[in-house]
Amino acid sequence: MSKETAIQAGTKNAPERVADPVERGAESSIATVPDLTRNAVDVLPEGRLAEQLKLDRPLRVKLGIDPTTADIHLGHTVVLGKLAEFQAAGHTVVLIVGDFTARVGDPSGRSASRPVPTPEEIEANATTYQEQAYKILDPAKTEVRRNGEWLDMNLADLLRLMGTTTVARLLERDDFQKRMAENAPIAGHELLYPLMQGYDSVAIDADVELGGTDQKFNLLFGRDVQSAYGKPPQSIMTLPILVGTDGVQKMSKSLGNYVGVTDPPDEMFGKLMSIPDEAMDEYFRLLLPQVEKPEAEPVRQKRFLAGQIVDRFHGSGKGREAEQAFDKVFVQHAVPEDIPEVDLSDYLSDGDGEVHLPRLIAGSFGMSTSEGRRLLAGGGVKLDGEAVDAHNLDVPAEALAGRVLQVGKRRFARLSSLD
RNA sequence: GGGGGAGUGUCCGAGUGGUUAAAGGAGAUGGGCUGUAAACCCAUUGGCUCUGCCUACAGAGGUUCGAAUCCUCUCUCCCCCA
Repeated sequence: MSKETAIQAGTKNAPERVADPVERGAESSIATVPDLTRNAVDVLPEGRLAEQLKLDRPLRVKLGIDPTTADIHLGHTVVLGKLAEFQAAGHTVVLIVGDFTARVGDPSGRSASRPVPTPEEIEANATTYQEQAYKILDPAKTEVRRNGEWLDMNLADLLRLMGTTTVARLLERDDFQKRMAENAPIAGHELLYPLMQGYDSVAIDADVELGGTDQKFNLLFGRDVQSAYGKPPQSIMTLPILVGTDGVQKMSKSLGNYVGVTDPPDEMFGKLMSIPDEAMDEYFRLLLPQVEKPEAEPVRQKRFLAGQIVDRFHGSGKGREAEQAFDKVFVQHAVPEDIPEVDLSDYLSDGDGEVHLPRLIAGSFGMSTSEGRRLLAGGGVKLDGEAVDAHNLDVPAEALAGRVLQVGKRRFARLSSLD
């Protein structure tokens, strides 16, 4: 989306935003305060949000996202879900796509500067990100803006922005304190991050800004920036950071412990089944606020959780299907329905009509032949469910044609028949 | 501008001339057990045409029979002083 269309989209939506709360009436807005703060960790300053909700106008509720990765995962949906609640209460969500802030990289929770994505990556990510966010948000009540619109400023404007604070204030944040203690580098431009994010709030007249608990500093900092520009400071709300499927670290793509909202149903179900029992309560509370955790044995509860979440992102009934597919593979140890087919002829050694198994495994599952060899030696490779004898690395193609090659519990490939 | 310190495999981290593809740990993967949970046990964890070969300790040269370990230059990072 270009700058122009982004602005138009916002303008076009304006009448709907205004109409909603008028119909709802002031009392209902006040009544929604406890709901809106549910699961929140910090709602600051104390009592400010309640006052704002009495204003009887749609609040402009901001969320900034940096398109540094393409996919939204369940961790992001905690905050997005909260935004959706604001929308349901008649407020406007302003989604800031941080095409400019992505060039800096949010220092929050980072022990090192992060690599800067290329403009092309940022652009591609921004597009998919927005699409995926609409799985949760109501597009009609969402205003999407790129912060490059206003952050691509001249030096005079930047100097004014920087003059609104002090270096000491910028260094106060925990992340920087830690890095300094560890003698880790802090890049100069990282200092600017909170200023840039704060200026976003100035530019879009934010009333409320949401974020994860790791965003607390940035969110509060935005209030000061707004004040410096003569705007009423926003209130802030932080929400818990969802733990990843390992149950230990926060969910993140780079840690590989995430469940993407666009993950196929079977995969989503499987990943959710692998979370530790201790993480279940949190998953129920943060991801399915409207659903009761059933009284049952842990496996049942987890199956229910996984099914509900699949339903939420793929449509009602998909959770049940995913559960059936799951049972088929992991309980009945059957071969799943859709598995990739591998063309055996690609692996025929010249002349003798034999196939070098390590190479076949490597090619079929994207690993090195050495790794394939090791798996073979470790008894992790099966053909039609039977463990493969590791002594014969070269096997006649006829012995493989049409059979199902399996590595571990969950990687399958169907071998083509010979023509 | 001056002085000091550091760059080792996915990550952390030993190793200061000779069985070092590189201790140990984490993570990951495979096997056992199981609820694709946890815990626990075992194995593997650079690549390959694999009883061997190749490539590796920031990069490039050099010394040596032999270097991650010594020397030179380069790059990157951190700290202190100014």
